[in-house]
Amino acid sequence: MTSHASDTPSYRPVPAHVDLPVLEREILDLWADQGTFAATLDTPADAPRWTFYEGPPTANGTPGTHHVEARVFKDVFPRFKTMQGYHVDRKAGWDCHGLPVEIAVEKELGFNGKPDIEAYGIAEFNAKCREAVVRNVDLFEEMTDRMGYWVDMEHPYRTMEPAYVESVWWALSTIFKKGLLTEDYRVAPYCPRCGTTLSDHELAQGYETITDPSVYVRFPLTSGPLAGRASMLVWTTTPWTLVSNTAVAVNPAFTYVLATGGDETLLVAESLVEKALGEGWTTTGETFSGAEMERWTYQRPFELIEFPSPAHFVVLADYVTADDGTGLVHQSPAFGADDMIVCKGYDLPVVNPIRPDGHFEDDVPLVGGQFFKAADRVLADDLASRGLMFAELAYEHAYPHCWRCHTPLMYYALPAWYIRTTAVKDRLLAENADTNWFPGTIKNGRYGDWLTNNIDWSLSRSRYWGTPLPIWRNDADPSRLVCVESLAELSGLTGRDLSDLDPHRPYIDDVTFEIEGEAGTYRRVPDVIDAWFDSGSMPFAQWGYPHAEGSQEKFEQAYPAQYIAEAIDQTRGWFYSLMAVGTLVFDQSSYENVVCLGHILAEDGKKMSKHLGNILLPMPLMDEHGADALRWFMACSGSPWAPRRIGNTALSEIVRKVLLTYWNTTAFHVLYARTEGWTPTSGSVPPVAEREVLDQWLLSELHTLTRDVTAALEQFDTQTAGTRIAGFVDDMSNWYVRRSRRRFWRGDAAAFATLHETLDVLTRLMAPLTPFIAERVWQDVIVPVTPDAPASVHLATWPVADESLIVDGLGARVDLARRVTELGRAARAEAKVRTRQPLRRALLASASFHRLEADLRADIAEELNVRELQPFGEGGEDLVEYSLKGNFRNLGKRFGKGTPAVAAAIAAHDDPAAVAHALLGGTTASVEVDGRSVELTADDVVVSERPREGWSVVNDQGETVALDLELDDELRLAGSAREAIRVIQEARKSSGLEISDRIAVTWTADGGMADALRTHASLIADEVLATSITETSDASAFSDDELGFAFTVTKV
RNA sequence: GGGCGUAUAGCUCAGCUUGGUUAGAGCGCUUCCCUGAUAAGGAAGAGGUCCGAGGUUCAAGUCCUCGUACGCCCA
Repeated sequence: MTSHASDTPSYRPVPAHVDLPVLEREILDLWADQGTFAATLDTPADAPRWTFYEGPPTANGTPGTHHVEARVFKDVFPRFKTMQGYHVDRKAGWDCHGLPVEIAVEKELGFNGKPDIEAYGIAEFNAKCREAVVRNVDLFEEMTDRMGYWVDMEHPYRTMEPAYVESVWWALSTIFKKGLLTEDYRVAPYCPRCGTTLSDHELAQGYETITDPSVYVRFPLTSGPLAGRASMLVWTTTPWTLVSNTAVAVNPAFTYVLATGGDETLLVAESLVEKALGEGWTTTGETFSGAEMERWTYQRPFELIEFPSPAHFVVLADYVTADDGTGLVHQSPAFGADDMIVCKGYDLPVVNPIRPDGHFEDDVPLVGGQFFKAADRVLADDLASRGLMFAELAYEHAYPHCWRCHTPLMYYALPAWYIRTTAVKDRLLAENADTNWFPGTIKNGRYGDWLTNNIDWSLSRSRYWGTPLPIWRNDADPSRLVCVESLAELSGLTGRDLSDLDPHRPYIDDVTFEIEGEAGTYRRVPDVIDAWFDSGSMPFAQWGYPHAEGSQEKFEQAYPAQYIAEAIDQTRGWFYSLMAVGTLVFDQSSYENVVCLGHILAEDGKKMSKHLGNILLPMPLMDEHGADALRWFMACSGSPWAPRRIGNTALSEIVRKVLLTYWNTTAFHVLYARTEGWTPTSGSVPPVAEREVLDQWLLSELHTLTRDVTAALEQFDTQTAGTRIAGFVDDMSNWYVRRSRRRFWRGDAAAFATLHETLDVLTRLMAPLTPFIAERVWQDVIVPVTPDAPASVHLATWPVADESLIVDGLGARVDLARRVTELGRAARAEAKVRTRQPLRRALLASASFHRLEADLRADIAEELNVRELQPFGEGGEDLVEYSLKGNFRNLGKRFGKGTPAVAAAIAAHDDPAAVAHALLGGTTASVEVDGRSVELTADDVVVSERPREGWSVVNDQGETVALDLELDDELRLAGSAREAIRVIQEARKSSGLEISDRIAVTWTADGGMADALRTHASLIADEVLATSITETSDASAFSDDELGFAFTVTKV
């Protein structure tokens, strides 16, 4: 601005109005130009490390607003820790493998299952998958960049890279060597459309509520005491499994009773008679224990398939409950895990009439070729037509579906590879005990329960696009297995250099080898693995550990992580797979602190979905409100642990209340500092102890804020941090600056210094949460006037609270002054006297008056525009009435049960004035309670003072303010002068004058206003920066009819 | 069926850990006020069976028990 700006430091101009999204784009350019992110990683060699792991998203979809949520938390704490002096690496990652990718590609190609893929060619199909997973990487990168998430996207880890796959192989081989990677034939949830089993955590995501037929079927007994005269009543919600009915299980400990409804007799568990049979049935008195019924034979419901060995008799099983059904449970071992265990115990055959694609074998009568679920209807009808159906009801329940394609799952017996996580369950529980969960309830609740009920990890997938299971099996002796840990090892086994081989299918499938001295050829088992194992391996696989050069060192520096964060749906997903893989491979979990976020909902409180049309996309939100506002919402609005609704209203409120208030304070400071030529080094700065009370207050609050925000962030509590910062910004703007404006106009060095110091600390405290606006302020307010200032706020050090500046009780006194001011304003409003009219005096409660130092009383007087502030009871006895109330918090401690009696005695005291005077004077008083005298101190009693006639009074919670409304001519003239000042100032503003421009004023007025202008001419001139103020007869440029006042303003 | 969570103003949410008299804030609405930083701020009005029922206590939105509704997770 000035000619010597280059050699004199000065603040950069800060415009009063700001377009935050534009500001943010400029800051992004600044960071790019200055390489700021890279600079934050350029820490001293001995800097302590703070490790964060990025949970990889899959980039085959487009980024949504919910992605912003986790990314905010992944950014805030690394920035915070960086400012605290830690080295915080942040390597981006992309999750590339898995069924979701395959499903999406299948959909694109119009495929409908595995045969289509195989016809198309695995190589071609996988090439499509590889393409799909990077398709939207640029959209993710754009969003990540725009929101200010600093993560290294130039060197991301990708789970499909050969080096990554090799790391995963190494982990699997390690687990294999421990004997924890095994093949087993088990019943598992299976998606017939995808042709694969699902892991438990996938299963968890796919429950849908559907209505199934719930059938009660008669199974006529053919041996035992009831042969030929009774039927067992068997309940199932999966009629399709009745085709392969193999046995009926009963609980040996239950009692089963015969019940008759007239023409037939049925056998059910005693406790379920009414529930299963309904009205009109009577028990015959004949009972059997479950144990007695073992091996009774019955007529199976369908004779559609052959059984290779005897079956169809009663078996015993402890798991049978009396919660539902009849207490007699149909068994079909191919389709139920419990059934499999029970039937194996009886050497029953495992008969499976359903193909892996979910359809009945074509040669099965009645239902041949039908999809398993679709067969329910036909089978139920057939049972009814043959008189076997006792009842059929619609049964609504949560049934597992494939979480991607929504096909109902079958429980299906298949060979599969498992990791025996149950063998390390105790270690997992111990590791979890040492993990900090935020919120804490997850640790022992949702996650702890899940670990406690841990079952083996179903690892293999009969699919195409995934990390191939690196197990080769000898085709002559299937018990001989080799689990390979790297391409190098494979090269050794085959005698060929395979180091450049794409380790994916189908290429890896073609690799076979023989081992000298053994018959047969080793061929890879065809499965790929659960993609969750990939992402759970990222702590080491991101570095290609242990094969890649330098990976061991990198890994050792960065394991375990101090911090990870994702949404709550990852509890059984990534949070589990990370902990499980770490514990299996290194006997140590890979993270210490985990933040678990609630989901983001649309403004209507529902999940965002295309279907509902309530999607809010992140880029438009940031273009409209700015990334800082969106970040603030995610971190600070409501509880991050709970589901939250996001919307434009919430974001614009953040902009107005927090960001712009902060910005305007900055603009105010810079405007006047520049006008006065003030900078922190331009003159001597008075020590804090010599500054005004309000300065001391602001700094005391600032350092309290620093202490609290630091403590909150150490606990990953962004909500508390945000609440405190927002409260401080409000205090700073709407009390400190509001009260101190005149000092800034006058160029008061103490005020400038106080606000500068405050903005410096506050800006650093806000930097992790709102990195853009904080950077702008840093560049404008700190960098230009601070020698050797860090080039970015994100390179600055985190503030440390100066406890010596925290003044005990000062905050409470200022709060009192503000409350008194508010009461005074209410009193004015009630009396309909506008604030510009000065009043002679205001009275306030004596206790309050004496608590406030002179500075604060002056603030109150000025805010209320009164000449004097006085306590009640001093000089104006007859003005005041007193009332007394017990202070229960104190009395309760002293008197316990006697509290109400004492309080009542206090309230009923016949001379409250005497008590009040005694207590306010620092002595004690006493009341009579049940004939005994009770001594009271000031802390035991709340004294209210209430003035009598002729005053405007408002009181609230023990505080009282009264205004003397009587006006004289002097006060009236002063009031008019102040009106004149206001309208002239408005005229200055609307004329576009700079705040420091000098003006000449000419005026015309009548009556009292003219008197006021004459009497207070110099005061008015001073306030409006007028060099002359002249009465004329025809001033008319501006006029105010109500005031009877017209004037001109000319810049001089 | 089990576990966890939530329930406070029309809406969004604090307050509950550590019980205390008259339960707060923001948004929205109405009427005023203040303002040479402000898209800000203040006052007043309207708006509450603090989900319900018991219990503990001198005193319960807060602690305990049981229940209801909703949500999530699991079976």
